[in-house]
Amino acid sequence: MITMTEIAKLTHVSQPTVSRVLNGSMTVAPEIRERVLACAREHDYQFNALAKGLQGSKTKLLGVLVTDISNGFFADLAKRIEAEARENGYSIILFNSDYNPRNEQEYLDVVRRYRVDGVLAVPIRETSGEWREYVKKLDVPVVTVTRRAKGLDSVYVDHAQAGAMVAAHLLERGFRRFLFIGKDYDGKYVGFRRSLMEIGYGPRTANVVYQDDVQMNRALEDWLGQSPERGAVFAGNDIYALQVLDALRRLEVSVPERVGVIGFDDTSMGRYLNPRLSSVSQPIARMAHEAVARLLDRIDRPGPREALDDPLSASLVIREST
Amino acid sequence: MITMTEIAKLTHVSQPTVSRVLNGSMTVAPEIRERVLACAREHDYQFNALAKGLQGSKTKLLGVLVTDISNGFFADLAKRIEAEARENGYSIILFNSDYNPRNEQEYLDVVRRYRVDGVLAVPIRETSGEWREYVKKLDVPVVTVTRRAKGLDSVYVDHAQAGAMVAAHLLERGFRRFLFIGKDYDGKYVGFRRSLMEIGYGPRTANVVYQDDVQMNRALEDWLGQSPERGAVFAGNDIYALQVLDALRRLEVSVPERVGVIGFDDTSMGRYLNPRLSSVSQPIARMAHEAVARLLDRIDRPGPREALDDPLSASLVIREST
DNA sequence: GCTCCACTAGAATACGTATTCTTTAGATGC
DNA sequence: GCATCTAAAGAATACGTATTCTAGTGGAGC
Repeated sequence: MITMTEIAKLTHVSQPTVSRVLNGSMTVAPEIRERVLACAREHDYQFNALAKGLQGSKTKLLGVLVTDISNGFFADLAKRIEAEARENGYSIILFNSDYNPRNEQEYLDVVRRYRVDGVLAVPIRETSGEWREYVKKLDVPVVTVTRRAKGLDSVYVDHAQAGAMVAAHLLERGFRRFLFIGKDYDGKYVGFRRSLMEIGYGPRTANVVYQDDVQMNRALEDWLGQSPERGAVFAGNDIYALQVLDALRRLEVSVPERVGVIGFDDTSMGRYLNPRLSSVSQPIARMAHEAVARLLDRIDRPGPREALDDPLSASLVIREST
Repeated sequence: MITMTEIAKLTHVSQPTVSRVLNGSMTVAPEIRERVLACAREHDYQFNALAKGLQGSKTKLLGVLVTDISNGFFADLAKRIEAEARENGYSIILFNSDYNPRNEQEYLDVVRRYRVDGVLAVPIRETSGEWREYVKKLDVPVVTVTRRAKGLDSVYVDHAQAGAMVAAHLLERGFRRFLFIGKDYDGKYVGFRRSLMEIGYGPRTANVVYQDDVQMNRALEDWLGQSPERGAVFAGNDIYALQVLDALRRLEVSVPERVGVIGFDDTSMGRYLNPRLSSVSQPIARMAHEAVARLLDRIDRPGPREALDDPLSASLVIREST
């Protein structure tokens, strides 16, 4: 791998001159510029980003922290972020916390080690004050995506509002009792329940924290047995929804006649399921775009600025299952 | 962000001594070691990986190139790779080629820029001689995953064999005409067809290159109309299979009585579909493990060695759809 | 009491780049 | 024809680390 110094020797100029040519400075004689460029091309020169990052302060690296990249939603998000970053000349270091705070913590060290220019993070819990403390100590700009983190720039959809939308939709479709299934890492359930309470259906709402499908099935059966009235299940993500659909089929409960089902994230499979799955769609591309834009802005123009806290709104994709 | 030199000043020793302490060299007096360690801890020292990478030759970075991270299969693979890498003290730079050769090409520059220690790649086409040429010029160890690349270390499942397994299974279940739907980036179809040919069913096999669902639906209808005989569809991945199931439902074709369907990758949704989807399962965790192990071996003990070319075998997951 | 060795820690250097400072040569002004 | 200014390119330096080389100090051996 050829270096500037070597090119300098080959073309009988000094290394700084090579640097100037390769960085497009105009203060160098045309003939020399040509000679150097030709030599660089011939030897397929590629600058050493480590050296560049060491000397200047830009590494052109972005850290991306995600809870679970194998989750289709985050995979999609990561893809969009990677594309946006690349368009702006950045490469990304990916990290998967696997919902383990130890990993998340460990990642901050990686971020510091590589002098990453900025970080896009999906923190495990939005309220983890401890994590936020560590992040603040970092002198690297951080934008949280998908979850809100007070005091940090955050790009996220308003889960509470989404939950409320779901509630309104289900009521409008004539469902009268409700079951929420999910990990409550976010405000979906809060908004959902609050909205139902306001209209008087609060007491008829159950909440189940998903552990595994056996436990979920049992909870579902319990809930079904409690009343013959028409009800709906709000699943925290499309995978749970799929499992619910499967369980209902086995129990020979008709969807959406007797029980409605709605998912979250609007995974691509939803349009092909039987019945086609209603779901809440998050504007992934827009989130990725805004998050990266904000981060790059923080990088390019440092200095204190009010934290971004502009919740996007989700949209309902209504299909057969409700 | 504190540096060794600063710690050296604070503790009244030289920078090399700090380096020795922090790297666990034993040739330093206990009291000094204590002083330095305490100071480092107090100021939350984190080494500069760029400087380290510049001076020594190890960056502890691995490049990971993937065709489409939003595809559940690759997302899963990336997750496993990231975990394996992390366990060994490496971080990964992720790149998504999006099936675009230009991007793939561009990534090699990134790889060189950051002086990555090694690369795990899912090339777009296994046979792209051009890409292999570029890779060879790189003096970085590369292991291809999922696809075979002659002359490079490759960890992959034998798609031809998997295709043959599928053929045997479908025949055994009494299907007598066949339709393959997929991008033929790999040997699934080749093995499938060859296997059918050997038994005399070759002429009764159709092949459709997937473009979009409209085109696929038309192809499917054509194929159905050609004969009333019992047949099966072999889909290149589970998403295609899901779309096929949906189309068949709309056409009121019963599965698996009239038409069987089998997918590829054994995505987690398969167990919950209606009917539950048969599929071909690739040993993702094992692939990730072997690929990373091989790559680290190449990094730790350089020098020419015979290219790894040890195809793993896929396994059949038989469910209701066949 | 002198020599030699082992051990410890500092000095010097290299990695590849960008930048600041300095020199040189050529051009301009009078 | 001389002083001054401008442009171009080289010299020196810094970034943070690891390593190699060197110097000093104390103890062991005779």
